[in-house]
Amino acid sequence: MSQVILLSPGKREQTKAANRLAILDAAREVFGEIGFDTATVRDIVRRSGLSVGAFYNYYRSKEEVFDALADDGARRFRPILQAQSAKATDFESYLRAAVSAYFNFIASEHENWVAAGPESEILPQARNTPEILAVFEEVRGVFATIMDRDLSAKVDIDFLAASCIAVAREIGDRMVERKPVDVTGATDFVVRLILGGVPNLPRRDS
Amino acid sequence: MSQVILLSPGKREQTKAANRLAILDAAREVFGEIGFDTATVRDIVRRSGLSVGAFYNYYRSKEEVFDALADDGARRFRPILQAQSAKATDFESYLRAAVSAYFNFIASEHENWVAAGPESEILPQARNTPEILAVFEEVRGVFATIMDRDLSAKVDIDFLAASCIAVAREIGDRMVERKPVDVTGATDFVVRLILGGVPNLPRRDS
Amino acid sequence: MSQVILLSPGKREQTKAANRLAILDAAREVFGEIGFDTATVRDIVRRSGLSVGAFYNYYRSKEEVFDALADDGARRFRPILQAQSAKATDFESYLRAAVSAYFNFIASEHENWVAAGPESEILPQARNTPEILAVFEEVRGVFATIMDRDLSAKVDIDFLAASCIAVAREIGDRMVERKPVDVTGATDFVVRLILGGVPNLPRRDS
Amino acid sequence: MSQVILLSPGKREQTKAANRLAILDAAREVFGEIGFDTATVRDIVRRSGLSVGAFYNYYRSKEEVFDALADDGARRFRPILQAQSAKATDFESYLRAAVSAYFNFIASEHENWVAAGPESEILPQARNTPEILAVFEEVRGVFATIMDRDLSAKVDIDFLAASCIAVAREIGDRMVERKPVDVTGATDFVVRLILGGVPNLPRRDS
DNA sequence: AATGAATGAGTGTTCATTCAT
DNA sequence: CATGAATGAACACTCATTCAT
Repeated sequence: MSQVILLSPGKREQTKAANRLAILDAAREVFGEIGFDTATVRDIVRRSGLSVGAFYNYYRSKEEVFDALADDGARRFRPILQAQSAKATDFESYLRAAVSAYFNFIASEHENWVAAGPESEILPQARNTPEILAVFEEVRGVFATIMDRDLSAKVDIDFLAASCIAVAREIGDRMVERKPVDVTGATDFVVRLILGGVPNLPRRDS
Repeated sequence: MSQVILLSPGKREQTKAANRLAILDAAREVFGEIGFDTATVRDIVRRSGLSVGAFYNYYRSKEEVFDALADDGARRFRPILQAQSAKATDFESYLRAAVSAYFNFIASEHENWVAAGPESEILPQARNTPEILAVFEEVRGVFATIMDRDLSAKVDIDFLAASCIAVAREIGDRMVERKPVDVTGATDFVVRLILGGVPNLPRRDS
Repeated sequence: MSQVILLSPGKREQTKAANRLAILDAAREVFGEIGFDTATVRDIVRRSGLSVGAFYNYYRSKEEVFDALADDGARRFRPILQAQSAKATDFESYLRAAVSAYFNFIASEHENWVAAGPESEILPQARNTPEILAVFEEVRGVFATIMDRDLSAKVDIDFLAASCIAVAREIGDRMVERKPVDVTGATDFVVRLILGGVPNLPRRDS
Repeated sequence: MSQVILLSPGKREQTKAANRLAILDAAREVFGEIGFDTATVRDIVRRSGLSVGAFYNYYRSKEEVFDALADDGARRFRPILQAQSAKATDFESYLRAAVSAYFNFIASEHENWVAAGPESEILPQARNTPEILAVFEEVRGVFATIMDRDLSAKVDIDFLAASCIAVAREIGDRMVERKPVDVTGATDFVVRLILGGVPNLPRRDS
């Protein structure tokens, strides 16, 4: 008893792309849920629905998927960030544009993660998804450039950029955990804190 | 024929304490460099100069060393933080006291890490040493309490506390990488940023 | 361009079955020679000619192989025993049928063991192969039932059943060591001893 | 602070003997409870109240204690068996004397084991205590001699001796598990079974 | 290309034995 | 001799990667 499977050529390319995506999606979920180190290739393979062999047809190692994920995330976020930033003229608008773009990005990305399942207690490292990390680098670069132009060497640009990233990252993480996700409010909080400190923060009620 | 047994009580206990410390130090370094998951017991053992068996004489598992590390760090930092915070009367002095205490703590701790060796390229997760993490929790609690009293429910306490931690963490990390380590300057930067935002930041000369 | 995949279903399955058997055989030999506790997975693996990983592809633990062995042995012996016993009408024929079935079983099984190798000095525990143990339980149950019916509560059924098993076990072990293996003679010895004691034993010539 | 311990010379020899015994006792219990393979030197040491080092002062390995245990048991049982057997004149009295001696021996030995604790579910191998094994060899030899004299070469001496040992061993094990332990009854059962088979067995009631 | 069984280096951990005190 | 910490070979088991089918 033998089995014959015929694959039309067009279908073939389609399958290849689909498999690549399936692996990437599965990896994103798994890494997000249990972290890169804990995750095994079998975990990814199992979730992707493919075979172990297929995995290695597309990626040479676990690390390579990790990197691909970072590239992928960065690739999608970069144009968004640049589009937003292009419109900005001064530091405040740059800041607001970047933070807003970042928050919108992670808000939409977050929905993918949630599909993970109910047990996804979201470990600490869960948010160090490679794409997120890549995004940070991107944002850091843009921030440094902008601040360097506007504020010149008068303030500690490196510290300031780092602080902005840190705050955005932290508030971003918390934002997506709150229901409903309030991108505008979070953006406002970050921008006001950076620009004017505690006294400048939005007040609730009178 | 009679027998005389002399037990010099100091020597043995001394070695034991030294070994405990050696394991803790080795673990701190290894965890710091390559992360808890990636680190193997053999890595720790190799660096400590002891044997695998010795490791298990002192700690029952890799997790137990991790916990010991966290406990240790928290135990040493907590009193420092509390002492500093006790003197503070308003939000600013609380903030400055806490940040200063934290920066002084990690500055002195940092010297231990540097012993790591030349290959210590210091990976991103390098600073997620358990003790640091524990310290963050401590600081977060203190911050929340203070801000709740001073600023009441008018601002988003959760976001603000998280932002303070994030900034302190980030700047702390960068501070110890700069030579010479400038605790006062870093503290000033953080406090001013939180209290008054970018316009309030210290300027370098005119 | 189209693709043809031929899956010859037999070959793979064949190898898998052969490997399962190889592990079982190796385990039977190793357990038989040095006992379950002393035997290591590597011992089994080494003898089976497979790799450690392959072992765990087929069985989840050393215990699982042990159980599989017991199940296997019991599964093969149970129908033989039952077939033989079904024909019996009184105690003597029951006894003879069971002992004969058991002796025939271990006589044929014994050939598998001999393949072990020259160093197989056959330690005392050598015959406590799980399947043998399982068989004993089976036989014990059958014996108890039969004796309870025929002899009612007049004799100590528990002691008697245990004695029968013990004798059959012991004589069975010795029988397979003698060349040539004499199943009929051994069966006769056991049945006569149980039914009539020493005076009833078969005499060698005058 | 230092400590001085004075040991009088007489005491010394006493201690040595006591330690040897303590190790032997502890080992007997531990082997009886969890088996030779599972038992660790530390288990024995812990129960003996001595130190690991002391253990190796008296015995060179775990195996050596095991052997010493066998020697010890055999040494204590041999004179008992010989005394009993010396009085016997024919096969029956020999048999009865030996079985009775053996049953009395294990009955008294059993009390030591029971002290083990409540969790001592008594594993299968628990009865393969080395001394028991050694005793079997002793008994086997005596039996062979006796039977050879009385029954000459007419019956299969080897099979018969083995059967007697097997029955005595099995019934002995079961005897000590029953409460109250009935040495006379068990002896009677074995002797009657061997001498006259099932029809010769003691009947309960009418 | 797809498959999934095979591989074996590597992991955390145990434990018989040694040896400085 | 007693002590108990030190040692490291060995164990059961995992998993990234390979390769015959």
